[in-house]
Amino acid sequence: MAETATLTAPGSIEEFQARLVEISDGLPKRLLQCADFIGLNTDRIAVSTVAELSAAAGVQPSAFMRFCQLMGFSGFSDMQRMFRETYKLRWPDYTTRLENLRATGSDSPSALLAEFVEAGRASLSNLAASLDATMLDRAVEALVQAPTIHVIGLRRAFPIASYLTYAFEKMEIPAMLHDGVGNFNMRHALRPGDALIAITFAPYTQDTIDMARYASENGHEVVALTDALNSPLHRLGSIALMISELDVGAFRSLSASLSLAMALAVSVGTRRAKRSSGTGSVPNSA
Amino acid sequence: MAETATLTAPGSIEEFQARLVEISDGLPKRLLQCADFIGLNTDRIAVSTVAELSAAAGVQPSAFMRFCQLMGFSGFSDMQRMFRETYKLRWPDYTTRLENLRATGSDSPSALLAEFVEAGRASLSNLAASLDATMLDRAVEALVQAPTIHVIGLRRAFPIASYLTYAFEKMEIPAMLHDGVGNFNMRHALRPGDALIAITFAPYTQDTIDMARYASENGHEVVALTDALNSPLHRLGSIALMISELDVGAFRSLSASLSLAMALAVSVGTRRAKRSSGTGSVPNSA
DNA sequence: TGCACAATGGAATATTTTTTCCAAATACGG
DNA sequence: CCGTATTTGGAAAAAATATTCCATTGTGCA
Repeated sequence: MAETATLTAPGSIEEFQARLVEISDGLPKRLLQCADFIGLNTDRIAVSTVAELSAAAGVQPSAFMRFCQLMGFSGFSDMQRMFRETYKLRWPDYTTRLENLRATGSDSPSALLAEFVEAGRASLSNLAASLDATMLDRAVEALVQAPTIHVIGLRRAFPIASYLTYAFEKMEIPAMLHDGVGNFNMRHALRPGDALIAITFAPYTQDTIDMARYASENGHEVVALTDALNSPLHRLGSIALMISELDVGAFRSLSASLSLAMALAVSVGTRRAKRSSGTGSVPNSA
Repeated sequence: MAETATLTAPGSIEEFQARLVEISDGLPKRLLQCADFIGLNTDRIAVSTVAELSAAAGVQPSAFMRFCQLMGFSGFSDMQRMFRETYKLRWPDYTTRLENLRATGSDSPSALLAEFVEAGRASLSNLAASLDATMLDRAVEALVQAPTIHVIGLRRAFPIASYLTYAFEKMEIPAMLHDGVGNFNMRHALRPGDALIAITFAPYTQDTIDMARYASENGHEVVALTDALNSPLHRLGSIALMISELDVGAFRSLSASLSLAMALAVSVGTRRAKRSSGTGSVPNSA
């Protein structure tokens, strides 16, 4: 056995990869099989057993064991632990940090600000890591077709709805914000072909759900910005974009929701501009 | 125990979530703890042991076991198997995902989303690093004193103004949003002692500036959320909170502004609740 | 208050998974 | 072609993990 005794086991995926190339040189056949297989299937380590991995690599468990030790770990469990931990750090870490911030007790404005900042950052990371790109494409597609885009989002979803509407107006896209001024119900403004963007988070606002249902039942495309699988908007056969946003006390950071909303709006704007003969209507500064 | 024996175990994460809400109704304490914890930490199932999960949920392993069976699985291993199988799809971490989103073509919806996410994160980091804590304290102090808090923010600042107003309403703080409905100018609603929060970013909205000047000249405290030292709001002797927010194309990520606004609102809420005899009006969930 | 039933905790057991060990196979230099 | 050193396979031991079982606690109802 090549005596490249390493004192320190890799502590991160980067270090792991580095060590992998480092040892891959002049390895006996079976060990090389392990190295090659793991190089291509690093992600499976966290969720597999030695038996599974060694079988998939075409070697005996004991050979795989030796491979782990060559990598600098005490054994397979040791190696797996590293992968499981880095995996878990992804999202829970933020929750922990938030808890720590909270634990430091102070309700000073600066401390609160730190909490909101942290919640926002976490929500954005999570959005990037979890959003279904296909759904987003479908949503854009549906909205590009619509003569007029209707937007509804009340209470805490209202900032998102209003910013969306602002963006559409900026891009000269026909849009209508159903804000409930004067308690008029403007559902009949939905003309054939029009689409609706409905935004609501738990606890869901009844008026928004009603509007979405009405639109759906009358054959309009409904794009839903919502927070969970059990959201009522899901059951309407709408194109649902899910956002799990952290909150601080009673208030939700809207960072992720707004980012998604803006990406949606600008995408729709770009596509529509392209469609209509190329007279761009996407402003470059405002 | 409710005897909702399910013949089929969930075969996908969607089905799993659906079943989770389905059974969550009227569950005994410990089982509910499990359900709640898993609802929030579904992603950990694939890489944890029963011991770890049950400890994190604050229950005994055996209780967790019963939970798995309630979910329709034969046991924990059975449940874990499902998650491990679907695991590969969720592997990429935040950075990788972001790169992937970006790589899919520069004006694709996903690429745009990636840009908004990054702009948001950068803005938040910047805010945390650069905000003047003393100013924030002064702003809170000024607002705590005011009988009624008036809020104005038009066009792209409107989402912030409306979320602020929503927050004040939630916390039962007298507040008024000057949203310009019907083009009424409600400046005379400012009563002695009232304070104004004025929000505007370059290019500054004239109506907002006018309102701020009026308030200032009539002896009201003005808290300004704005973007630069040369903002017209600065010259009014207002308490200015500066936020430099990045934008994507024509649209500004509002993440930092909203976080600051919320920190401000909640701080004011907390302080007012304390002042008024301790009958807290800061909701803990909404 | 006492009874019946559901829920719970914790230890005992069963199962799976990891790890070690050694004999057999293979490669390599003389 | 032989002897030595290295690598390999497989099975047996050790450890970790899941699962079951049952005594105890709690709860709702008469």
